[in-house]
Amino acid sequence: MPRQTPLVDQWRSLTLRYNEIACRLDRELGEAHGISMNEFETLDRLVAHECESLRMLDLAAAMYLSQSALSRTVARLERAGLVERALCEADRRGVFVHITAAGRARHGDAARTHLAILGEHLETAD
Amino acid sequence: MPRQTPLVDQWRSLTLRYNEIACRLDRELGEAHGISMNEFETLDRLVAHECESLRMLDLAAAMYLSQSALSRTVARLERAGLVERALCEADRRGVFVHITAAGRARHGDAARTHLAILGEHLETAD
DNA sequence: GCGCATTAGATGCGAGCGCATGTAGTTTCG
DNA sequence: CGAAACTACATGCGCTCGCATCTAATGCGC
Repeated sequence: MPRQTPLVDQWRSLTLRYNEIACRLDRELGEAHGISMNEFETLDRLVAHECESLRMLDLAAAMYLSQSALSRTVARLERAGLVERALCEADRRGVFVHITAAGRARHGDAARTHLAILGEHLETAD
Repeated sequence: MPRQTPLVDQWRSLTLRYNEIACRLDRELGEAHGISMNEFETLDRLVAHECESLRMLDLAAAMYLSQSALSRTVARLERAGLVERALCEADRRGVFVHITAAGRARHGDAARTHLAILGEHLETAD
């Protein structure tokens, strides 16, 4: 059966690669640090930005996560004491999310696991 | 802030690419053909194999989908009349899944949408 | 043949997601 | 100013998923 569909092969390869990594990240971050992949990514964005300008929408845009999913993710992180919500005084609809000391610590630990897994799967290719 | 983490960039890029495509596939296959991305992938595997040797486990292995998820996916496809389950007589625990005429037709239509979307996002790169 | 471990698939359960909607705060315009 | 349109986030709902478990059919040792 001749392949006239390199596109499909490319897509399946992408899917496989993504799922393998995402699945391992989710499992190992969960087991070792008690947070999901999306929760880690959220913390990661917060740590990177540092300046407390991060509102929910900014986070959602950076993460390919729906606004509702992000809202719940932040709620879980808050319940775990890893982030705090703060009302934005300038626009009181807005909510600043900022990471706590515990959150920063958790992120630091998890980041090692995260990087290790990426290293195994992506190799330092190119 | 210097990037000492090309791995993370690579991973984010992979995630973004995967999610954009997967999300579009799921949405447009759903709107235009009434099937989800996973349902299409299942049909696609069935069409490709043709010979009716496809048991559930083979499907699951080829698709990075858990056994339970596949079981339900096949159940949905069967409910929609797109596939049929047939008991394997040699090993009566096994279930052969085989595609119906309607399933083949639906797959044919959906495959055009599928390929078009892949083409837009992946480009005929390389 | 008869039990016990194993295997294929189905299913109960809890979790996260996206969509649609709800709620509160803000802007726009008559 | 006041009503209507809009915005930021929260939440109800239905869906799919993975995990653990259940059921039924083999296979293996005796």
